[in-house]
Amino acid sequence: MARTDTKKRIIECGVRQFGAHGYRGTRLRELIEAAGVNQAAVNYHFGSKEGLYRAILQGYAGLLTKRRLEMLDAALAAAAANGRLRVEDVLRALVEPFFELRDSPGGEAVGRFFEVFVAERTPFIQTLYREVMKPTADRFIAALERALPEVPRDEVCRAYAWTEHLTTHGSGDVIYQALTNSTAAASLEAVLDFCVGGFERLERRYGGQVSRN
Amino acid sequence: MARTDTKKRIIECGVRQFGAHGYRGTRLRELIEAAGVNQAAVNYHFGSKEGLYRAILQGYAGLLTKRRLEMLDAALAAAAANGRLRVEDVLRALVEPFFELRDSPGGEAVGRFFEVFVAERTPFIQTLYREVMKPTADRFIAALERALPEVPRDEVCRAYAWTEHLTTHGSGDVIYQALTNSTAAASLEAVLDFCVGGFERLERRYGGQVSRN
DNA sequence: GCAATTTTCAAATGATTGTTTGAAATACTT
DNA sequence: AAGTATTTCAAACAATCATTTGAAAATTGC
Repeated sequence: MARTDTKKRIIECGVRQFGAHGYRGTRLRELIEAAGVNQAAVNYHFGSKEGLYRAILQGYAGLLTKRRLEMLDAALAAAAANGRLRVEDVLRALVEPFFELRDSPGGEAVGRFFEVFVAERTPFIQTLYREVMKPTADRFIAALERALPEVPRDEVCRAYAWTEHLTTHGSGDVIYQALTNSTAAASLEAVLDFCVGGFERLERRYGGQVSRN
Repeated sequence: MARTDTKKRIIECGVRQFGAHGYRGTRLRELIEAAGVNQAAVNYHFGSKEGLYRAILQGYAGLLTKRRLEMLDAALAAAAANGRLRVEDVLRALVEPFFELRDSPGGEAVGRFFEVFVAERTPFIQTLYREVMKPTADRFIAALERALPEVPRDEVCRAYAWTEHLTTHGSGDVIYQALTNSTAAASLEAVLDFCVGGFERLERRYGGQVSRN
């Protein structure tokens, strides 16, 4: 092993490059130059560009989903102990870990990586989402269905998708940037508030009582 | 003029291709083959790939923003006549025209085109949004600020961006598709409800009374 | 310290991309 | 109908991209 940190350097630069330009827009040559490694290093260590992307996603998604499920289980346990399950607690378990990750040292680039990840459309990314993210999403959907028994499953799925989307999507999108000339990230409370509000309306529409906090 | 519909055919196939694969992912060769025109036709009629994309966006965005501003002006006029401006009316003026367009004959592809448009990240798309969409967005922001005088401008911008995003983004995103194996588009009411709910929470947070309908 | 394995390196490969070219065909003008 | 302008066409161009190659270097195991 000439240098033990080659893989790590590729991953670190990969997060930044994929987060800045997306999967398709990322040029391996640029990534390689930024990382200061050889042309062939990516293919040697990760097999292919897809392999590198998969490795990066799996790594950080692991951290994210672990924390998310911890918080979800805590919310479910609390609900089992003292009454009903609040939508806000479920949503917080979804949203907060992302902000924890993003606000941790070096997490900004990771945040942007996820941001761009959920905006991609290639079949490869689609497959990857199903593999890596969907199992956790399914658990959240189940919890939300329990909290909102009167709301049709499809509506719950949609509102969940929007919440996860707005969470990870942050403020990197074309619209907010164009309006404010800012890339400032949204706050945890802003996202949570907006989405809880959305779920409240859903609940109201289908006749359930609102789970206010 | 050998064939008067060459431009039209290119545009029609362009909407579909860009909507399916995004700007970067669209291969001019594929587009050309689908349209049944010659290799050089795109560059001859539109100058470049960017020129084609710009032409398509400008065309459909024109239809969209015209209708949006009509509805916004109607809401403002109604508010001037009979009291206060309701957030829901402003948001409806933003959301409904998109659904009108998408549900019109051949509009499905246009909907997907916009969907992918707002998810793109290249500087070119960023510029295009500023040119084509931002003037209208600014008018909506101004109206929302008037309806929500106690909410900081930045929060209004963010909530607006989320609303426009969820509207155009529809259900094409990775998350919803993975959860439901469906590409079924969200309904107007679902989007509007969710976003009005989000704005309600915003209003409540900053101490304003809620503009319920 | 020697052999085997792993990692690095510079260069080349093969495929794909948007775009250009110059001639042929078609439409328009008078 | 002749001449001009416009549009189409097949082919090639030039640039970019991920990936492969095979030898050199470094590390590890014994």
